[in-house]
Amino acid sequence: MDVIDLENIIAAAEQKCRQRGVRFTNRRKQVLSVMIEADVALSAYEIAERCNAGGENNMPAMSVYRILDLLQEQRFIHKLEIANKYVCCSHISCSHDHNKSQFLICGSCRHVEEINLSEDAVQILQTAASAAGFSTISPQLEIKGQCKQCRQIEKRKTQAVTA
Amino acid sequence: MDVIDLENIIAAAEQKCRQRGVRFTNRRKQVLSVMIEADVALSAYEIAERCNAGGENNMPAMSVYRILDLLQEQRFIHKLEIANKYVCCSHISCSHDHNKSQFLICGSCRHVEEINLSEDAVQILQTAASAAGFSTISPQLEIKGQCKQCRQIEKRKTQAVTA
DNA sequence: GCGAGAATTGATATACTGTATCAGGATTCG
DNA sequence: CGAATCCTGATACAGTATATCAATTCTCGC
Repeated sequence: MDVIDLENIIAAAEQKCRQRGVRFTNRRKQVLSVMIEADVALSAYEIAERCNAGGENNMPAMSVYRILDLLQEQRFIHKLEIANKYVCCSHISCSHDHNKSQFLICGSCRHVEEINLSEDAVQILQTAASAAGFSTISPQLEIKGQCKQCRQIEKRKTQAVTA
Repeated sequence: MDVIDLENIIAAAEQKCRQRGVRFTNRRKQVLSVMIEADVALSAYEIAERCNAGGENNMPAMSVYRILDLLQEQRFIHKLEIANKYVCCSHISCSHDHNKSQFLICGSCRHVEEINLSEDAVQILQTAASAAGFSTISPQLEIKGQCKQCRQIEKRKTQAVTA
């Protein structure tokens, strides 16, 4: 993550908050910065750790949860419920509202990979959900699977057993 | 849930276990029965409670977790990771292996609804996952949305604010 | 600037979900 | 029967998250 990029995204978030009448406090900036700089999904407690990493700073985990709630409301971040982790939205600095991210989550090691489904595919899911009375289906789809690495490990185990 | 149905499903599970050389102990039968009789998704602790509801029975939550693991391995139940709850597989007594269940989960109240996606839709997800190196994508898709009731509540809140 | 009221944060407690570990009991199979 | 294995009970503990209330900070009208 480039420093310039980080600053640009933070500036965009700050402006959006101002427009919406939401305070963009230092605490909130700090949490969002940590998440932008992270290239992986983080748990709330990991975020707190990283906030506290550089010195006498004191970011209680409880504050992190509150701030995460707010950042979600502002659509700056997503919660991955399957992994109990949080990721930065990749479109904070975009003006349009197209956060159609999909996440593949490994059921074994909780590794997270972001993919892009076609509009058609998302539409199919939307339609099926509407039919069941579910209206605003989350555009951040979480799909549980098994990553390449865990598959390798499992294969080796099976071979060891049958050997 | 009809009593006859319950017994039939239990019998089917018992037979599958026998075929696979897996013990179908009283504890496991008890947990599975509770889940078959429940018409909603249950948490592990709720399952323990229901097991202990009728008298001096003692089903520790830790045993429930162990038994849930086994029942998942045997494909008798599914875990809904988004809701942290467990549901019975609707195909225990089927001979074929078509557990392609999809679940809609309300992000607000955790209400769970089961739906059926077309084979095509599931195929699209499979393909996208494979492209990202995820191989055995879970056939039990969990989709987060918002149920009708929670949408109503939110609408009323918004109206109250703008009024 | 000042003070009332609202929003934010700090701090503590507590609930919920799940794993680790080890001892004791039950089952299986030779 | 007896050894090995599987299952269960029991306790401890880790991780995730919410509830609550006091203290602080901020905003906005005066």
